[in-house]
Amino acid sequence: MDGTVARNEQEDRVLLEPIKVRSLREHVHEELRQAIISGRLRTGLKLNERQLASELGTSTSPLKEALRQLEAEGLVRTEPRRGSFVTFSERQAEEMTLARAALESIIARQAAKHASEEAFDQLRSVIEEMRLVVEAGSINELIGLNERFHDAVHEASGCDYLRRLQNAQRTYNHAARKTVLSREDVRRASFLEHEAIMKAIVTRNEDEAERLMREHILLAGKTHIELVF
Amino acid sequence: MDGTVARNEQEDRVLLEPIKVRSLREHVHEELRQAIISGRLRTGLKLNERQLASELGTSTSPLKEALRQLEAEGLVRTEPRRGSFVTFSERQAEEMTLARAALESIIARQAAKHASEEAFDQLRSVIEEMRLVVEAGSINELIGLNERFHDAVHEASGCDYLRRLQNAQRTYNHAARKTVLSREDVRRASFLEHEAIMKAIVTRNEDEAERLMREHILLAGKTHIELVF
DNA sequence: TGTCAATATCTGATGTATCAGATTTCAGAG
DNA sequence: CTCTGAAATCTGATACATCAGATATTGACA
Repeated sequence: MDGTVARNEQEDRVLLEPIKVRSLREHVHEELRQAIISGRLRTGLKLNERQLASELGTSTSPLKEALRQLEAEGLVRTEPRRGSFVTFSERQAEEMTLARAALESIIARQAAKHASEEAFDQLRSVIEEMRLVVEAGSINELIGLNERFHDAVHEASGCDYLRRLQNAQRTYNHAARKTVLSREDVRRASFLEHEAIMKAIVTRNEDEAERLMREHILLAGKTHIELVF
Repeated sequence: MDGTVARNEQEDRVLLEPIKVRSLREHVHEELRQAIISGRLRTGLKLNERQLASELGTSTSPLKEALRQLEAEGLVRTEPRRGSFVTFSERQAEEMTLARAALESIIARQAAKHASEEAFDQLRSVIEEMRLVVEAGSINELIGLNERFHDAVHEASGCDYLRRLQNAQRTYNHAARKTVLSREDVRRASFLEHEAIMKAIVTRNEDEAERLMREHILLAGKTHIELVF
């Protein structure tokens, strides 16, 4: 009996995504993050809580919580009794790339070390999809696959905490991908890099997986910064 | 005229530390972080906002903001309309070490690459103090020097964003140091590692600085987890 | 006895009032 | 004209009230 129930639950998971409530705070957080990374809110700008709250149509409570998250993510600096200020610059974008390279490459190593066969299959199948889309698909599809690939590596690594650290950068990564993958030569090169990373992981070559992932991220970061700044 | 004013302001900075106000929120944040890392608040525990607020003698507002920070740091998981839960385990401690190793080693590389001569002097002088204290000083002094060393590396790297990411882990690092440095053999070995890192940085040997820092952190992390869990 | 639904209650989410530190303004003394 | 300091004002910090979703309880019905 128990087995059946568990089975059913698992099958439901495939059909029904767990309901996720997005609180007002999360929306505010996302909105501000986007605005900072895209440059709508310039570095150094003072964020007036009341003004922002009224612009976004909320009260200051969710806004303050969102500011604390941004602060922990390093996009905002807060001085008590003085206010919060936007902190984002070319320099910081560079450092975000370094951080991402450092973390993703460690995650890739863990994936090569610990991943299950099912996780390997996931990786392989994403790469196969990519192979097709890189030739004939839209850029948005490719961006989606790109994110699925990195998610699959994360999943394979089993590193929940590291994943969460990475997640803080998700918006920036997304913005970077969008810019970088707009170039055809980058799309092709990027695919080959992904493929090589996948191969290193499924052959459990930890050193290689780490090294390739790191180079992949650093290269993408460099390209992005060149294109944007 | 302008020049003179700027000059004066800069000189003031040397004499007077800027006053830092610690808001209630920061106290709450620090308190909760400490409690989670030390194990007083167990993994999985549901954090009742009102109860915690009244225990700490505050209202729920600063508490909620502190929870958002902890969430971004990965010590707390929040499900909308359900509540916040403590997330900290041996597995997570391991991953925190991995993250720290990844970030600190990148910072060490940047330090070797970019640091000024003054920054080198700072590093050398900390190491010289350590050399004395490791033989004849108290453990607390050594912990202090340890932190000053890593701060000096951070300072030398010029990586503000990466520093801030690291800072989120500061409390955990402190706790780990306290445990690890309680052993004499570790104190001696650790000093030699620090010295080697310093030498790699001041000779601008980037690869070596990165590698040594990484090994240093991973070793310390392993020791800590063995001693605690 | 087990199921289900109505209800009570708990608790996070949000809004708003108020407090207090920081900044700005401006008048008066030197 | 410059400097000082008091008052006005701005704005972040905090407390508290209220709303609404989630959970627990209970009692009726099959």
